[in-house]
Amino acid sequence: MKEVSSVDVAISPTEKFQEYLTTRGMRLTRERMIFVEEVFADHEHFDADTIIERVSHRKDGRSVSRSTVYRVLGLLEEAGMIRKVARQNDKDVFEHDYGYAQHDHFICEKCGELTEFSNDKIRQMVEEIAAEFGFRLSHHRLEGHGVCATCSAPPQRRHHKLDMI
Amino acid sequence: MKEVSSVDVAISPTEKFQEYLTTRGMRLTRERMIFVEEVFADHEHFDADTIIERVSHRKDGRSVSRSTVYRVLGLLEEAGMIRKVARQNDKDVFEHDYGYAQHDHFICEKCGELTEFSNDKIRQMVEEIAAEFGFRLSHHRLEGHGVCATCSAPPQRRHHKLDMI
DNA sequence: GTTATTGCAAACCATTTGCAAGTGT
DNA sequence: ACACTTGCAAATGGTTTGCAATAAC
Repeated sequence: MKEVSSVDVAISPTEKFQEYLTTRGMRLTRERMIFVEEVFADHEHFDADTIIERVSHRKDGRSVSRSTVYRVLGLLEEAGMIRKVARQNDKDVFEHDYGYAQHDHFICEKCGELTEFSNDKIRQMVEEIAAEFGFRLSHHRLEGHGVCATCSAPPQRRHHKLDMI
Repeated sequence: MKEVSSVDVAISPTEKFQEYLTTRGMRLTRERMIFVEEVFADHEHFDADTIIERVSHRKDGRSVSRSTVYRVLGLLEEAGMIRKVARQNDKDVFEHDYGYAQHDHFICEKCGELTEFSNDKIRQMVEEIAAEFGFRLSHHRLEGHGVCATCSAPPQRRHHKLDMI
């Protein structure tokens, strides 16, 4: 039902960022290119440490400092390419907001895991309610809080050979 | 199954907290009473500083220290009476989870106005999706972002941007 | 050549914690 | 009396920032 799908993007994240920087008189540095490359390498959620880790284990020896990572995270957020989606272990968690379809989350209160889902009926329903209020909806944000399947599962019980008899 | 949307509260927040404390062998101290009194004095969202401010301007001279405020915030959260809803200005923001029905918001990007609404179908739908994922839902948070009726109306009278805390 | 940007280390700041004194039951 | 609690101050840890060196345009 709810596979969150990626969306066709006309230009690459790097180009998109380039565009943003240029209109602000800012520069596309080597560090920023590396950073964007790593951040958009997959669609996973991430925090600052994840990226810091990745930009310091590059084969090409190039790296990006901790402070620059934080600074570029801010820029990408302002550029509307990523956004803070939650807090896990006292860290800000980000996700792509560029090249990724609208989706919602379940947030596990035990392990902090984020599960994505996407549902047209909900989107449609929010639109209808908005219309009733004369509210011009641009997007919504829905978080389901609770306990994920893994964390609410009973303690793992081993299969014993006797069980099969 | 726990009923998260129940509004009819038989006992006061303080009594409810008392109940929680007792079952854990903890004590209802003067500080905790003051704290609960302040926190449940209104329905607004709040952060630690808001409460610290309030418990230090009391007419009766009683006060609650910063550390105790943080400690009791944790207890009230564990007791299921409040919950973190967001992060604003690098601070955790809480709201009541006891005595008030589940509700959602439209948030106007122009004037900042919050329009509350409540819709059973959406809650039901989120529950269904949660069930599919084996996610044990306790509550959800839904924000509709866009422009409110007043602000999207022709320039007659306009809301002014409010500072939201 | 300018001017933005980087990296380092130090600063920040909300939140947490150790500990001795204080208090509820 | 016995634990549980408080308040203070110090610690924690993610994030930010000042500044001199460096790189983009």
